[in-house]
Amino acid sequence: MADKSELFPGTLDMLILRVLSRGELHGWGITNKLEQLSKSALQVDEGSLYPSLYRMEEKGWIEAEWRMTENNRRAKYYSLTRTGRKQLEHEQALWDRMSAIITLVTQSA
Amino acid sequence: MADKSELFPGTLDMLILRVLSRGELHGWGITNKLEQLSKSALQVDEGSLYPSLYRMEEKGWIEAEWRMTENNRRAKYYSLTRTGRKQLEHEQALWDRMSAIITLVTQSA
DNA sequence: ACGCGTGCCTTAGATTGTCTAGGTGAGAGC
DNA sequence: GCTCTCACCTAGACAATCTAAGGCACGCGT
Repeated sequence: MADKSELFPGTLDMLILRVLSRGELHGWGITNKLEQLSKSALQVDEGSLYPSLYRMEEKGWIEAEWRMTENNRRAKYYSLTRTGRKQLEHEQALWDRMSAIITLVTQSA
Repeated sequence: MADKSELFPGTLDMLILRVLSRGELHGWGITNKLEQLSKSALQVDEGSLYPSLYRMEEKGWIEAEWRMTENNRRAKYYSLTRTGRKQLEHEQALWDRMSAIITLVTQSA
């Protein structure tokens, strides 16, 4: 319960999809990318990341392929499917809508 | 799983505290108020609302008192404690921070 | 040649918060 | 007296995250 990240449940999928939308990446790379993009504000836990990836693969939003990294290590590269791209749009819209509502309520209340 | 509310877990407490910050209200009244403030975009489930209220009462963020409503019905009026007010500030800050991060990531990714 | 740091993946449980879906009781209006 | 609405309560299912541990293999330093 530190004042670390504390991501809102449901937003991780969206962030991962978002990062993958610029190109394929392996799990560890996704973590790094998110940390970098958020200026170290986000530290995605591996115990959250991988289950999330499996869920999304099962749902067909992303697909995986084993390859070698530049460091010559085996890694599972994930990339967005067409369905995943739609899902990203959907989640993004939902997020926008919800955060607008929350802003509305917190400002008028 | 309709395209109804689908509140992000963790935000309900903040919204309730926020509504209570303008004055005491009973559970049912909180539901109405949130629905009204969000222009019907939020329909808070009673099965989420009451557990949330109990949690917060136990944590000392709010306190309850049985009274009569204008309609002559008994209702439990909740009001913010000093601790609750601080908690609201804290959660508000967290929300602002998190949504800024998400905006940052989704725009740069 | 060996150990160790690091890159990278995996997974079992606990925890937390929400939703589903039922129920209770009592005033008000017909 | 019947039904509608107000108003509260709760058990159980479910979903997503975190905790915490373990595993394998490359490459570097010595």
